[in-house]
Amino acid sequence: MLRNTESDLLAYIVEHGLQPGDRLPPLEELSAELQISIGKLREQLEVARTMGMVEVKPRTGIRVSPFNFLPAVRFSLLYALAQDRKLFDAFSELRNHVEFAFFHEAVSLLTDEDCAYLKSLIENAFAKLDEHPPRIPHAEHRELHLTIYRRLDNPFVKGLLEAYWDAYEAEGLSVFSDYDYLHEVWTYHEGIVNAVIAGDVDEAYRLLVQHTKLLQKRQKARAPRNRTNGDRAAPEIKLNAHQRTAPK
Amino acid sequence: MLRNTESDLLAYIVEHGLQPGDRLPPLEELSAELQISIGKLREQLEVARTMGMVEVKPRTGIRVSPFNFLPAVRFSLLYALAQDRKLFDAFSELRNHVEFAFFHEAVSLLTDEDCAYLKSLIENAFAKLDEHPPRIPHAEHRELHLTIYRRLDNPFVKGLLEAYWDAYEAEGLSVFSDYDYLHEVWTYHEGIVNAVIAGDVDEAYRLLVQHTKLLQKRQKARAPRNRTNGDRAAPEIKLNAHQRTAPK
DNA sequence: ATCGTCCAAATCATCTGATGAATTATATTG
DNA sequence: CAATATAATTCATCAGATGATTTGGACGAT
Repeated sequence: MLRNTESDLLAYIVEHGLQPGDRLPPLEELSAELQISIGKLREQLEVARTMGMVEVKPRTGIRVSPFNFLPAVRFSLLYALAQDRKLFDAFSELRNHVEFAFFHEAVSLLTDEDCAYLKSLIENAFAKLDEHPPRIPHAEHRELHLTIYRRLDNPFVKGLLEAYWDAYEAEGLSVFSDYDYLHEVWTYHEGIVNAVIAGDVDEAYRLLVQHTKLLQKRQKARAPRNRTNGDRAAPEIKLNAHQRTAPK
Repeated sequence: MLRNTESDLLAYIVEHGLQPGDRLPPLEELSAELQISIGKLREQLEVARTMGMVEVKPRTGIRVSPFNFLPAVRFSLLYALAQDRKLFDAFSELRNHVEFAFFHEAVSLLTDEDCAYLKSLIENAFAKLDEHPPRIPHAEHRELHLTIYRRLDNPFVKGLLEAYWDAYEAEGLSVFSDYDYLHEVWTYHEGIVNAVIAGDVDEAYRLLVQHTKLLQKRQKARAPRNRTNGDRAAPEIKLNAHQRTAPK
């Protein structure tokens, strides 16, 4: 199975049936057992670590991690975006379709606690928007979406959805926004959650699709941004007429 | 952007704006320029190579590859399957939804040559099935599906779809089958392609969904298989009554 | 001139050994 | 008993030497 990867290290894990939490022998021992130098072993170790397959610390050694699709997707995605920003839209499109496709199943698995949590996120978000100056409820936005899909038993779907938000943040999209847009988005969120709680999943789905179109429209409209490497702008909301005339 | 990855090597590529085909300096030079040892550099190089971001050969050196989502997905997926076969169904579900979601767009981009190619695949497939003994048209199966999505300008979607087939083969699912099932599948394929050519994308979509259900049913029915590492069975079709009574 | 063969140079590939840093376990001391 | 100091384990990084591969060029034969 893993012959493809040519990784003696991963082959060792698989063939020994090591489970998450299990420890591997020290590198020196592994080197002797697998008949390859520590240097080569460390090359493979770096791959396994980058992919989130093992956790490695001095003294503690090398530990097998639970499977997670996210690191592989994120690594590839962030590199892709660094090379070509336009690819964000391509990934975004994939993510939207995946959200749509798994929405019904995901919602059907939500617990009462999940719903209560969703409601609290909405409250917090509106609270942030109503501050002076308003703050962007980005953490709540990410959390809301991921919470809806939390109970899905599909690591691949979850990995893709999580990677989207990491890319979103890496692109700096969580930083700039305008009040009207944010308010509208969160009104949709409120509607989605209310429909979910009311058991009207179809209505929730309808609102999800509409709210996604809102985002798509906005992303097409946004000017190509040019941020150099060290440039970390502080979060900021561009105020507009609506916010200024109704500040309270 | 790539600060996350902590890879000086990839940071070098990005910051120097290297494009696919461009060469990196030799490791010794890079080591001096980036102020890290060759050993550490090689650890990062192994990651970049595993992810398909660079191609590296003696004398030729290190070359930047065009972006490809497949290696990252495949690597993570194959490791996941080696740990837990049941995850194949999870990925399969994702792949099916992705195929559905992008079907209309993909079909709308197909050229006349693509359609002709699809028709030839179907001919070849039925020819293989009609041989004595029949052969499994697995290559045609893979090619048919991927061809439909070939014109999509979304590397992430394509990476996921391609990874599915690599996993399919790694799982050995391309090896065993029965004649009736294969014949039914290819009858669906024929219907899909004919509908596409006739311009009836909705009908094609309907058939695609139905044909996918066929596969799902079969995968649920299949007994958990136990194949050890070196076990490579030759392709084989289990003949059944239909095939035996109508061998010609 | 064109082709093929052989040789040399460039570059990656791998190993070994030495030293440093981080973390955890253990011992010590007030 | 708690806080601190010490030690042991393991990873982290580096440097250097040697081998393997691939490529490009020299050179001769046809």
